[in-house]
Parts: sequence; structure tokens; C-alpha cells
Amino acid sequence: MHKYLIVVVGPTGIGKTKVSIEIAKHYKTEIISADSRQIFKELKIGTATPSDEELREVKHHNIASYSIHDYYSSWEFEQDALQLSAELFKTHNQIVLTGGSMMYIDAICKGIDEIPTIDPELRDNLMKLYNEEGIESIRRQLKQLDPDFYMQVDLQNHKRVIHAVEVCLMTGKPYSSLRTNTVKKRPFNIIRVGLELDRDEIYNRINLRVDQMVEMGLIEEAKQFYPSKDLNSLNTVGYKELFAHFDGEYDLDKAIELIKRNTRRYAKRQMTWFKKDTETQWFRPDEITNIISHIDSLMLNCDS
RNA sequence: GGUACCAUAGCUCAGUAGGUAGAGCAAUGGACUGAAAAUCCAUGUGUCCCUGGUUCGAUCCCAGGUGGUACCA
Repeated sequence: MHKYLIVVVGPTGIGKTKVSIEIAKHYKTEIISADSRQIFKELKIGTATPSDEELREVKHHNIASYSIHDYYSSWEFEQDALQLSAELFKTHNQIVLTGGSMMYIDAICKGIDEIPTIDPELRDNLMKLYNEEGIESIRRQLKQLDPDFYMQVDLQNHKRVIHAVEVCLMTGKPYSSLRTNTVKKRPFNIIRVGLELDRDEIYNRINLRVDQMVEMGLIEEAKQFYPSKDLNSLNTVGYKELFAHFDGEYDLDKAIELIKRNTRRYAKRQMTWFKKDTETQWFRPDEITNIISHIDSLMLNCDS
């Protein structure tokens, strides 16, 4: 009997939680979340973390397991998720992986290259340089340290340029030499299920969900973390707009409008990313039966 | 019922001394290998309300309609 990782992807707000619970219940298994913000225990309302009831229905992993003050990235996620899946596959043939964090999904399905974690001081220094002198000085460094990558990177994107430079400085090697461009072998099969709806429907759901978050106390939740607003973990839709509102940049209605807009844009980016994968089979979130039979037929094919 | 004003992009509006049009917001397409709910790039989508008239040519001028708003009855 083979092992299967059932990966459920789709834009934010489309109903991944519900569908993945149904799938997990059907196969009597557990869920690994691939969500870069639900992983923080402090963030509940603004990240639409599954409710206590939902968490009781099916065991979820990688939800509320770190603090917003911890350093966490897709590398840590790859490690965590692989270890977890190995553990779960001892007693299950299927595991459900669900989440909207595109790079986290890739980290477990394809793997990411081994690169050392960047010394925070080094990153701060480069960031300072960027803020003081602009992107040009960072670009110059990259051109010298890794001319190959300089040619392919988006030179307007300071995060990419800075990251390449910090990797070069950290390892003493060109960043491009560490990029293997390979997909890592995994000890399990991957079945990809995508959830989709008409754009209008997704956007309506998002707008509605934001209003519900506000009713549930999103503003109070954000207020609580205002002192830590510069943390990367809080550079998050739903919080950053409220922080700006607390700073007096605009009124509350405007903040809520921006949360809706930025969530919509996030959903669009997710769709662009997920649509690229040609192996994903797409369903409406209410087609549970079809989804299960699709998974069953893929497994049957593989096992025979 | 009368008078006035308005009707242009999804929304709010600008504009054309007559040569089929442009801002803001919203939106759309895309990139993505350790910050990824992050970060970055590109893009104007239009029966200029309808029907006639004048004109080489009308979104613009004229007439009539339709819809809206305000005021007067």
C-alpha cells in the first residue's frame, strides 16, 4: 500500500478548511496545515484559523505552534512538515495537507534548496544600506558577488536582491550556485486537489468574511499586537491595515476596505500560482463526493 | 404637470473651440527557491443614454424621447 499526501489548495476564503476536514474524516486521518500565518498561536481571528470545533473534529498540525516572535520560514516548514508526515505515515496511508501559503506547499511537495539561515545582523545591515542608499548599492554588490543571478533576478524587487546578496555573503559562494533547480524525492505520492469558484463568488466570500472578522473582534486582536507591529509575522493582511489606522493614517472604514482589497489581491496571486501546476485537478468546494472519488481513482491507479 | 440641471470605463468624475476620449479608485495579467497573507512587474477594459437633424465628419451643436436629481406647482 502506497502513502499519499493529499494536497488541498485554493485561494483564501474559498473553504479549504471545510473540504479538508471532510477528506480527512473520510480517510480517518489528520491534517497538516500549510499556512504561514495560522502557524502563529497569537493570530486567530485575522488569519481565519479553524474554529475550536473544527479543530476537535479532525486533528490539525502546524496550527498555533509558534509565537509571532519566533523566526519561521518555508525552510522550517519543510522540516516540520516532513518530520510530521513521516510520523503520521506510520499509522496512516493518507494525510491531508491544506493551506494557502504557496511557497510552503512547494516546500513540502518539491523541496527547497539548502541555504543557511541568514544572520539577522547581516540582514539588518543590508536593510539599512537599502534604506539609506537605495537599491542601487545592493545591486552593485550582487553584480560583483553573483553576476549570473544578477542577470536573472528581478532587479526592482529589493527583497530578492537583498536575499541573494546576504546568501552570497553568508556562504562565500554565489547564490546561483546553491540553486539546484531540482525537485526533491519524497517517500510518498502527492495528489493535488484545487478549489475554485467564479471570481465574483470568491470576492463576495472574502468581503463577507472580513466583516465577520471585524464582528468577532479583529480590531481588538490587532490592538493587542500593535506594540509589535514591525514583526514580520505581523506584516499580514488584516493587521497591517489596522496598524496604519491606529497610526492615524486613515479611518476605520478605510482600513476595513483595504483589508478586503488586499485579501482579494492575495487570493488573485494564489490563483496565479496554483493554476501553474498542471497536475492539480480543480473542483468547486461543494463537490466533496467528486473530490473523494477522484482521489480514490488516483490511488487505485497507483496501487495496481 | 412646469422649469432647471445631469446622463462618458465597474465607481466617482474630467474632457473634446466638432476629427470616436482620460484621471483617481476598483479591476485584470504575470513573476516568485529560506521574510511569501511578503515583495515586485505590466495593463485602460468604453454603443461617450436612445432616435433623428445640421455637417465631409457628432460623444460634443439642434430637436424629440428615456432615465435621474433639484426646485416650483
